[in-house]
Amino acid sequence: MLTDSESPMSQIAKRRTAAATAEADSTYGQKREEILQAAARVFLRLGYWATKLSDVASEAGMDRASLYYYYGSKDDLFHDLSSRAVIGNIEATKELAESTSLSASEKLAKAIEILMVSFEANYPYMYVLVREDVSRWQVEDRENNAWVEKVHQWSSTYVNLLRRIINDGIETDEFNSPLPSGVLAHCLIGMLNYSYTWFQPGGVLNAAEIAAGMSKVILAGLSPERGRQRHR
Amino acid sequence: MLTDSESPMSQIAKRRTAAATAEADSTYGQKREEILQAAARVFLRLGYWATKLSDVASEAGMDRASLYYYYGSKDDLFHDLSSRAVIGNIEATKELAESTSLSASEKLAKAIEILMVSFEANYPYMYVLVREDVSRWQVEDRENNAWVEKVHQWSSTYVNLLRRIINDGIETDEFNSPLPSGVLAHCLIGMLNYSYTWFQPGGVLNAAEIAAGMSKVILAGLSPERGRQRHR
DNA sequence: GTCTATATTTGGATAGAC
DNA sequence: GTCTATCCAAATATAGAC
Repeated sequence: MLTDSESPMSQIAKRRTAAATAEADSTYGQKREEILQAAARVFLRLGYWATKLSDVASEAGMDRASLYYYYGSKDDLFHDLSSRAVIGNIEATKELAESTSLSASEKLAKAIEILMVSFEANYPYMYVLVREDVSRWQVEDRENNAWVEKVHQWSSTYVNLLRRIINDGIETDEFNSPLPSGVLAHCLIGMLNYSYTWFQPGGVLNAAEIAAGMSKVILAGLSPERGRQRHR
Repeated sequence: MLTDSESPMSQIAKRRTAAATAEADSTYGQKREEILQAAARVFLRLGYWATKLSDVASEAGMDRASLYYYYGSKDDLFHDLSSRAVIGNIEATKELAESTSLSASEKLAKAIEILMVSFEANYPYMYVLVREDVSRWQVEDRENNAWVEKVHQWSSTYVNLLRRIINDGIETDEFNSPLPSGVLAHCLIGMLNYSYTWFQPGGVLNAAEIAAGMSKVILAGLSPERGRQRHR
């Protein structure tokens, strides 16, 4: 999937890298950004596999071939696009999980908010990645593909952060979960990630409001106040 | 995607339909079933787009070309496979939603159970469909493609059934939701559907146990017993 | 019924003119 | 910088021999 870095550079590749280094932030960068946003819209609508570069080109209002002056490949676009927001989310959630000043409930509510708000603020970048379930891709040239591995890392790192918050709450008897923390974490992530099928910025409710509602239901559901038995 | 039904039949197509009508349930049907199961495993592992017929062929232990004696196309396989379980679920959930003898809580818990258990019992057929998010496919030959439309129907029908159950509960003050019923329904569906990323039959917990845990959290979360404000 | 060999199509990527 | 005209690889589907 990735271009072999050892093969000799094609002409267009040379011109591309030349242009990139030459006018780092000028019109070239702007055009790249426009293309990236166009690509994001198409990827979100059709998904990675069904998206053809001709779709991206027409969305960006240019010829298919011209894309290659800005991006080296379909994957090049997709990688740029998908890593855009993820890293920030993981950092923020990690900080949260490690905090000692917040209760587990506060942490969980905040984690939910971070993700939903990020879906909104970085729309549709995060969704493009979430939708593809990339961590399951089986790539031929895996040697090149540090990228799939990276996505896999992101994914499991995030699950573990949520588990940690949940476990915190269970240990302090703040939560009473009928499910193992791993399963519960996956349930939450499903609820959040699957919002790519229905959430759009600018709707009746914004991301923060939706996140608040989700948190209310989940936290009330995990509250030990009523005598439900703990997970064995 | 679908073979144009008006184009003249190819040789292999004639032989296929002949074999199908001739020995309806004999070895031919068995072989078709074997192939279908093999395909299901591969589709689940790789997803529709990344799955090549050569993958299916080797999983089924036969040559790629031989598949065409049993199935006319990749889509043919996929359609058969994905519609297998869905219809039953919708019927069961519809019956549930229309029931007058059950409380909204009982309905919701049962609906969750129906879906999870179906994921398990029909594994991996349901997941294959869920994973693809087919309702978003944009197909060229849409005139032919009653199928995509059908999937879209299934999806929205199911959402509406869940909404109906939730609304029932809100009206009778059995539920107190901080979110509109539509959003809440999507949250539940996300939690359930996304289980294709982590649930496997034969694990520590079975589907019914997981469903029970989910229901506990959700129902406790929606319970009006503690004074939380209703959705405005 | 199965497989070899091949036709066909699609879509990513390039060269090179302008 | 952009586009026309290709090239090329991959993968679906078919013909036809056995």
